[in-house]
Amino acid sequence: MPSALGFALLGLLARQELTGYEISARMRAPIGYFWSARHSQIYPGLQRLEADGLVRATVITGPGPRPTRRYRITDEGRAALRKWVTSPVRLQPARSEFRLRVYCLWLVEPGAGRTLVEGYRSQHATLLDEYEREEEGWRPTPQPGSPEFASYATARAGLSYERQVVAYCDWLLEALG
Amino acid sequence: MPSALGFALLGLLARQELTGYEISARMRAPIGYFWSARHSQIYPGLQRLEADGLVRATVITGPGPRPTRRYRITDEGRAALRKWVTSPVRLQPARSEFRLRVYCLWLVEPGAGRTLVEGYRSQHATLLDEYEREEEGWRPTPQPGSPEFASYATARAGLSYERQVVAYCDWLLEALG
DNA sequence: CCCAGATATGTCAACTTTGACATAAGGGCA
DNA sequence: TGCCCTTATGTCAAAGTTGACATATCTGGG
Repeated sequence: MPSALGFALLGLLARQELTGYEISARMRAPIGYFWSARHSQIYPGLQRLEADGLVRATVITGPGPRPTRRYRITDEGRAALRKWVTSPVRLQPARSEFRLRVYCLWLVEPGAGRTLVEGYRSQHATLLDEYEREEEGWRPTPQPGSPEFASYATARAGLSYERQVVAYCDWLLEALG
Repeated sequence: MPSALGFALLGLLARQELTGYEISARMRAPIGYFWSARHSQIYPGLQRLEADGLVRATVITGPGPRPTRRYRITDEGRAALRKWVTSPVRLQPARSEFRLRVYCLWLVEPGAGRTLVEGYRSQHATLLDEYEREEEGWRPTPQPGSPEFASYATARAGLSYERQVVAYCDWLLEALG
C-alpha cells in the first residue's frame, strides 16, 4: 500500500493526467495547502506507483534533459485511493514548532516574545488572504459530491485554520500586554 | 545546533531536571499537545545534547536494566534555547492527512464520506474536552513572563485549534447534507 | 516462591523528508 | 554567436521518525 505521499499523488491524478513537473507545481497550490513534497520525492514516488500498477506513464515530447512522462491513474489506483479515503483515520502526532516556542516564551524578554508572535501572525495573515481569494473563486458553491466541492471544502479548511491562527496570535499579543 | 526535537527536550529541562522516562511521560502531556517523540528518539536525543554540552547527566539509583540518568540543562543549553525561541520562524510545510482525504471525498459514496468526517470530528472533540479541562486548571490566569503563563498559552492554542477543527467538521457535515 | 505485568533504558532496520548536486533543452538578450 | 535563466527530470547523502526488538528490575497476586 502506498504511503500518504503516494495517495497525495493519486489524489491529483484521479482528477487529471499530469507530468511530474505539473504535480510539482500543484504542490504549491492547491495540494500545498494540506500536503507538501519536493520534486526529489515526487519523481521516485511516481515511479513507485507505476511499479505497483497504480498509475501508467506515456512518454510525450517536451523540454528537459530526460523524456517527459505523463501519468494517468489506473482502475487499480483509483480503487486503492477510494479504499484509503474512508479507511480509519489515525490521529496524527502534533508537531508545531511555534507552539513549542510559545512554551519557552518565559525564557526571553517580553519584546522578543512579541516579535516572535508578530512574525508568525504576519505569515499566517498572508496565507489567510490567499485562502480568502481562493474561496471567493468558488462562487456559486459547487455541488457536494463533485471534485469542485472537494476543492472548495479543502479551501474552507485552510481558511478556517488560518483565521484561527491569526485570532490566537491576537489573543496572545493582547495577553502579553 | 540541535534539531526541533533537541529544543523540545531543552524546553522541558529548562523548567526542571528530568530523566528520560519522565520526559517520555511528558510527551503525552503537556508536550504531546504540540510536539511528539517516541522514547527511541528521546534517549539518543538526550545523549546527543549531553555530547554537545547542552545538558549534564547524573546517575541516580532507580529501577530498570540500566542506570537511570537525570538530566539538567547547562547554561550553554539555556542560552542555545533562548536564542532559538526568538530566531526567525520558517513556515512549516502543511501535512494533514484528513484534508488530503477531504480533497478526494468526491470519489466515495456520500455515506462513507460522512463516516470519515464524523470519525475525525469525534477524535478531536475528545481532545477539545481535554484542553478545556486543562485550561480550567489555569485559574487564575498566570502572570505573563512566567513558565506557568507559557503553559497556559499553549493550552489555549490547543483549545483554539481543536474548537476550530470541530466547527469545521460540523460545517462540512452540514454542507454534505 | 514463581510468574505476570509495569517500570525503565536502550538499539536497530525501515521508511520519510530535506537539501544539494547534476544535467540537457529552449528562450531571451547582448 | 555566446551566455544566462528557466524549464524539467532525475539521483544521492544526511537527518528525522516509526515500530519492533531487547532486557533488567521492581511490585503484586496466586
